[in-house]
Amino acid sequence: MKLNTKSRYAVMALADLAKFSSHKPVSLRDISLRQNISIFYLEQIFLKLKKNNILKSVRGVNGGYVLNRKPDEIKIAEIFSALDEKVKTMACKKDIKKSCTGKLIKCITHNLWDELDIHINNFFESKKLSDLLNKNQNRIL
Amino acid sequence: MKLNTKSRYAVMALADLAKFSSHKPVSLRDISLRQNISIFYLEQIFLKLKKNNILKSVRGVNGGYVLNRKPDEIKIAEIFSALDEKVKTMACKKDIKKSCTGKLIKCITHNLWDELDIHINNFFESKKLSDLLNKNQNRIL
DNA sequence: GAAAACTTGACTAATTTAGTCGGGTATATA
DNA sequence: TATATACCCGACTAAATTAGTCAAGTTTTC
Repeated sequence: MKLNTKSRYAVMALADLAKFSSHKPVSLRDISLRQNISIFYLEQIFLKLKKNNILKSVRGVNGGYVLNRKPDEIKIAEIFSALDEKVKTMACKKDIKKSCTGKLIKCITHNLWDELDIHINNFFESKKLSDLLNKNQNRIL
Repeated sequence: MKLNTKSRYAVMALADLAKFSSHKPVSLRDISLRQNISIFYLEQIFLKLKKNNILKSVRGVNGGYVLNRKPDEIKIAEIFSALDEKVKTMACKKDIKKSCTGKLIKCITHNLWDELDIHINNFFESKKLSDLLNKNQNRIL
């Protein structure tokens, strides 16, 4: 059970953005250099974040990206959903159709997966981008 | 973010086992038929469950598998760890060595992933096999 | 007008996952 | 004691996913 790199990089890049820009746009090039992520890959990620209104772009020389809202108004859950990172620990519907009807055991476990999904989502809903920044102060590594 | 089929099947199969056997061994063949999972695949899974003392096997005709403990003594967390399903949402150590040193943003996000891991693990630790069985009663689908 | 920077879709290589298979060994029962 | 049943174990493969790259733009500022 692991996260994909896109979601991880997205959070990293947004944290970077929140930290290094108050209002000036930050270029992908800068983030790429600081965080050591390929520009091409960042482009993919930022496109999605933009489409989901998490950030906006400024074109031209000295352009770049800016957060669309304040860090304490951006939930981690939004970031993940922008990147299609679905917290659906099990592809249920297919299974139900194919073989679950009448098979009690599968249905029993469905409850578990549902609860798990809710549990994880709660976590993401409760965390905001600003939570990451604050913790920075007393972190050394 | 999804679970692999092995972990899912393992939980299903153990629920099956808990339901259909009180003390008589249940054969993989039976589980395979009831849950519609390939015997070959079940073998892989049960081998690991056995190595981790979650169940024991009885060889020969009328043999099969039996739970090694009572369902309320088997945590879901154990099942997952038996199958090497690591709740490590991010492969951290490699990243730290490669590029994290001195890069604050990555480290900021590490906190998040750590908390996430803990959160998910707490869930698995809190759930037992018996929790699944009890819910069965008032479940129709 | 040139450089910086965003926009978009298509593509590929590497990894992971799911599932299969063959050839065992052990043992209960007839 | 023969044999069918059922566990044991390692190796293998195909399919899906993921991570990452690339090309060919457009837009805007200086």
